[in-house]
Amino acid sequence: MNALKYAILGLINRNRITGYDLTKIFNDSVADFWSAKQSQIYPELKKLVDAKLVEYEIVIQGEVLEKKVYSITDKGKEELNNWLMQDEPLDNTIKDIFKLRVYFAENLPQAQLLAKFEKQRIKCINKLERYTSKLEEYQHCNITSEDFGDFILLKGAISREKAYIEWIKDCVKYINTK
Amino acid sequence: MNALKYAILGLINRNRITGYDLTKIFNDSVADFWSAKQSQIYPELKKLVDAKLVEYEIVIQGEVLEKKVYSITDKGKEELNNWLMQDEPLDNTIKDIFKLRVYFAENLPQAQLLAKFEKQRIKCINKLERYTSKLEEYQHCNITSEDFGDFILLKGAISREKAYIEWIKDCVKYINTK
DNA sequence: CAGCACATGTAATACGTTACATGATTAC
DNA sequence: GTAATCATGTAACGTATTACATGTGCTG
Repeated sequence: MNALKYAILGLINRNRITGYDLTKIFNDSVADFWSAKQSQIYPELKKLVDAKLVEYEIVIQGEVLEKKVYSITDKGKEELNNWLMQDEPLDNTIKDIFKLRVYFAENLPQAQLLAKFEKQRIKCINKLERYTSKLEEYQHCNITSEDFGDFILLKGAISREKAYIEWIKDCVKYINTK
Repeated sequence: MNALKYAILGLINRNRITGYDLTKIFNDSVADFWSAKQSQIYPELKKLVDAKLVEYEIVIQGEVLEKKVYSITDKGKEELNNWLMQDEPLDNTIKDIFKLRVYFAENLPQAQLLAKFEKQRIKCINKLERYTSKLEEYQHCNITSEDFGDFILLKGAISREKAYIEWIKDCVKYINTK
């Protein structure tokens, strides 16, 4: 399947870009639904070049620093579009270490369990706040704008986070009414 | 970190169990928030035995078939409890292949994009229905009951699935009103 | 007696993280 | 001139999936 390959291909398709900048994107804007480290990105770029899906131009930064600016080839565009249209079964496991812990923490003292949920709630609220403040930048987006993808994905993240917070509230309620 | 280690330890702590039955649990009841294949489970069980966190008794099934029934040791209980109390930063990437695709599918023909969302919506609704019908079994749970963990985790899955479906509706709306 | 579920393992490969390694450029 | 950022790569290790490999027990 190799999703990373297509994630990189998709990003290069948007704009000519270096490996370094790809790395930043995987840590920043795209990080909510995909991520990758440098040590995965550089080898994957090499594979993409070998497969002639992307090509690069060496650009001199300053006096001597060589950077490779990647761009997509026609073959790359074709393969990206094929992948975009593919359909897949839903992933039925979304690993969540907090959920794993509370699953086993059932017979913990009630106060400790509540404290655990409260800590998690705070974290989620902070995350939600970061998302909502980021959303303000996208207020006037529409489908043709370049940022439509970013916009709806941010919406998705907010929706998910809110649901998680509601779930935590529910859990606390269940624990308390016992 | 080795979450699998503690997932297995936690399950063995609940009940004496074989590797085979652990495998089933990771594919069934626990699958929504954690999973593992047989090929991870058996080696992990061996490590747990070596670390004296679990021990096993050989039980004869039928005439000759030997099965290993694992149970947790005191040392195992201690290590499990330590782990349960540990705190961790939120995982900021929840990989989602559908989201990755729609992120790049922005400049796809509108009809195809809508079809993609509709397909996903159907899948999510089916999943949600499986969850809700499963929930009926747990209607009268309370914190002391053995199934409290299963109950709240199922609640979490339902909450997440509903949010996802709402998000899809939102996206469709945004695409259409453009 | 056939087919499915029970039962336990290993091998090869793929995917992901942490750490190592090096050097240039820019902004203060 | 020094610290942060830009820039590219590799090595070692940890985690996860697919496939291989084998045999017993139970139900119809």
